[in-house]
Amino acid sequence: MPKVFPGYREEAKNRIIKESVKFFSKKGYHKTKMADIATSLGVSKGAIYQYFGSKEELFLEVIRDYIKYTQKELISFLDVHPPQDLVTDEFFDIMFNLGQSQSIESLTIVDRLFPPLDFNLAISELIKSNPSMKKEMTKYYADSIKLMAEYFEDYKNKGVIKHEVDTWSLSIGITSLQDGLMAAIQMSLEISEIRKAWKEVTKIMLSSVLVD
Amino acid sequence: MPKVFPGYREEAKNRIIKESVKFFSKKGYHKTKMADIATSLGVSKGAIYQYFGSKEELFLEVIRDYIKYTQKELISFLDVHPPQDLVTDEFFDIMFNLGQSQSIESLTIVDRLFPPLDFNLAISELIKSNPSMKKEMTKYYADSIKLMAEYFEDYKNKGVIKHEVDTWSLSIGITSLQDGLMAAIQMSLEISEIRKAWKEVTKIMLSSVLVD
Amino acid sequence: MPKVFPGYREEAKNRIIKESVKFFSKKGYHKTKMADIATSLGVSKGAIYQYFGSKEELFLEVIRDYIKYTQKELISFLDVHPPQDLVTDEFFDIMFNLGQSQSIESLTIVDRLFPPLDFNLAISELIKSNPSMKKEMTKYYADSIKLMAEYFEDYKNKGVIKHEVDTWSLSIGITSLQDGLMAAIQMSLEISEIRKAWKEVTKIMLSSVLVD
Amino acid sequence: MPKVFPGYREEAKNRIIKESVKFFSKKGYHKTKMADIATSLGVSKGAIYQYFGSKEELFLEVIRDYIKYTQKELISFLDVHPPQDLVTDEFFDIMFNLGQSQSIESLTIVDRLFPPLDFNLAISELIKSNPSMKKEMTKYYADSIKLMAEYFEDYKNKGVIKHEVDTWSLSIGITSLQDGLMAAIQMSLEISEIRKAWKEVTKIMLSSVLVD
DNA sequence: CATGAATGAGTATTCATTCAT
DNA sequence: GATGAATGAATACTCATTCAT
Repeated sequence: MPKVFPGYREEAKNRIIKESVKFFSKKGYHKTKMADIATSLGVSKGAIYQYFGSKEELFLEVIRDYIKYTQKELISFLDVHPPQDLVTDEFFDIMFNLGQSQSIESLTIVDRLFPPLDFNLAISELIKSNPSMKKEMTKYYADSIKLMAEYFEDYKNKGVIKHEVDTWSLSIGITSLQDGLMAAIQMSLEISEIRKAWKEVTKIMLSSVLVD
Repeated sequence: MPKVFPGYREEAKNRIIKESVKFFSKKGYHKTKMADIATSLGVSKGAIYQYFGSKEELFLEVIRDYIKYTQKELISFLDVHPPQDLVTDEFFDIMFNLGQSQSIESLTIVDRLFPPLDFNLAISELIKSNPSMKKEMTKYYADSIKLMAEYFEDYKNKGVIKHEVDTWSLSIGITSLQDGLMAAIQMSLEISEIRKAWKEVTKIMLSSVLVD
Repeated sequence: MPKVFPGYREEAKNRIIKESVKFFSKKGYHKTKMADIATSLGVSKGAIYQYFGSKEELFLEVIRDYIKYTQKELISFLDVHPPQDLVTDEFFDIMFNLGQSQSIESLTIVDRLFPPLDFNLAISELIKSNPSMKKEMTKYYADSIKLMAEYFEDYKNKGVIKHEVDTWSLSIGITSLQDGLMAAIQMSLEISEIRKAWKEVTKIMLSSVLVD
Repeated sequence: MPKVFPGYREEAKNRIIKESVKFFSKKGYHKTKMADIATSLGVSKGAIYQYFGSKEELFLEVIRDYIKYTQKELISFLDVHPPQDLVTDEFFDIMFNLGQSQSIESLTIVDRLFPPLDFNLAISELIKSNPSMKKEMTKYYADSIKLMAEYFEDYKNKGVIKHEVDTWSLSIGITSLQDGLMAAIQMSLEISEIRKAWKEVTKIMLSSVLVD
């Protein structure tokens, strides 16, 4: 096919990414075969290589896309919600890419636009041997911590959070709690239990952190 | 190496496990080659197969050993320490297998008996395709949650923890926080920052959870 | 590029050939990709296939063109020069497609119209599996030998070359010397050394071959 | 199989090299498949990779072996023969690895221990993209030139070769003549013709170069 | 028990070529 | 004529596992 239409390439890349994320999150990096993805897309392996130089590069793009999406959602949420709302279902769903909270339990995770791909888990191995990927992920991670720390700092200045609170540590704590709960999903803990734990723990934390 | 005497087999297995854990935690499961382990031990690949039926089985044993060791340390700690002590350096070091807290920053992680092998990360992929392994890990995970929940429950009965606290969720929260901070190590966050975050967050939580 | 006018096709083919020879001589047959040539020409791969049925055919045309060009130059030279002139710079430059002898050392070989493509080297592998190509090349090679042999024979009749000289062997010798020196270029021998060796050796040979 | 016997590894490598040279010289580098070699040896592909890290490395070893063998033969010859003997059948056979001169015409080239693998042809392409290989080959080439130049220089001092002869150029000339004739074999020229040309041309050259 | 040579199934990747637009 | 997306056959290479000695 010829010059199809402007932006076709971008769209094609996107289609591949969206398909790949399912496999990577469901089967992991190594168990996912390029052939699987290709077949599932109804194209040849070669077609994928037209858009991504290697399996690793494809995976990297998947991760980037996932990060971008998640971070964007996080930012929009924080933009209009005070810390008190961290304990809501809405925030929990954003964190775990669960979408509309009411129906989530009935969905197969991998069928969703972005399954809660625990990218920390998935990239752990690649990171160990790919310095540039490690650097990129590390930067993203640090950015996320900073983003939330600034959010807390902001509310400290507004007098919502107690002035003696170490917002940097708080940010690391919240982020780690989130990552750890993501791992709990892998460990087959019920999502309802996880959701409950999240709400309980953040409620406890907020009660100590918020003014009054 | 002596050849035959009672317990030789056990000892040999142990040597292999101790060597393997270094590779698995440093390079991950797939990047670790049986040949590497064998060479590093100064034996042949065949020798390892005399003790472990497969790479996967070896890995499983490594994980089991790791879990056993970590859980034992956790139990001993909880056995004699009240919840207030969760905020101490000693507990942090046990959790992350960091050993003597005073000198830890100067040690290369992988040189330690048990590097903070984030088994959650390491097994994530294998778990996805190995049902029996998944079951075993899931059980261990649930046991850990339960262990700590009972500990909290116990202190609730002693009147140390407020009676309205959901100890099950608290346990999930503490465990997830720990797992998430483990991931933060992979993300190159400074151990000193992680330690500080841990202490800060647990302090906050405890202040809400403990009576008075 | 104009699209349609008489001779356009020929011109287009020519442009492709001229671009291809650079790649084939610089990178060899296998390392040269159709995509490289297309990109370098600023056209699509498909465009090349409009003029050449396959990569091999293109290569064949490149070789033919190269041969034709070189042989033509050789013939014009021999047409007006006696054997004594074989030792001149001019002849050396023709042989190695070096063009203007005075400035050659400062030119990048591949930037020239015809880089000294050692076609013996370049086609060696293809020849082994392509009978028709082998036949064609073999014919060309034999023709070249014959051409020069007749030239020597002619001068033998003119009394310039001693009558006992085996002109056929002499022709093979001169041709082989040329091919071998071409290989020496590949082996990074300095062109100045090669030029000197050529002049020295032909001088020696001529002194024995020429009458007086 | 276990520690078979001392030196087994060396012997195995050698077997592989001897088998590979047949394929590389008969079919060229790219047309030769690892599977072909393995099958021909009656082993698995994996077995070859136990001894050679890659196809390219195997090829490199083949070339090295060839060079070592050829250069050794050349040295022994030059060691005991004066320049006059360059015109003999014996030298021709050594140069082209033709072995016993009497029976050579009846042998299939590739069945011989060392077919006249024209390594200049075979490595030409690889050399273009493998700098370390290029360096090694270039060094070998330069060494060969030097070796012969010193030989001529030696005989110049002995008063056998005229003192005005440029022995360096002479060495380049002889070597190139040899390489060019090797190419002539590829071009299907009769070995008898090539042999005749060699003898004729060297005779001519020597008559000018030798004292008297 | 130990060795390490051999196996072979498994896969990412390349690239000349085609053809719908 | 030109484009470039898609194809798919072809192959080098890996490495856990086996087993003869």
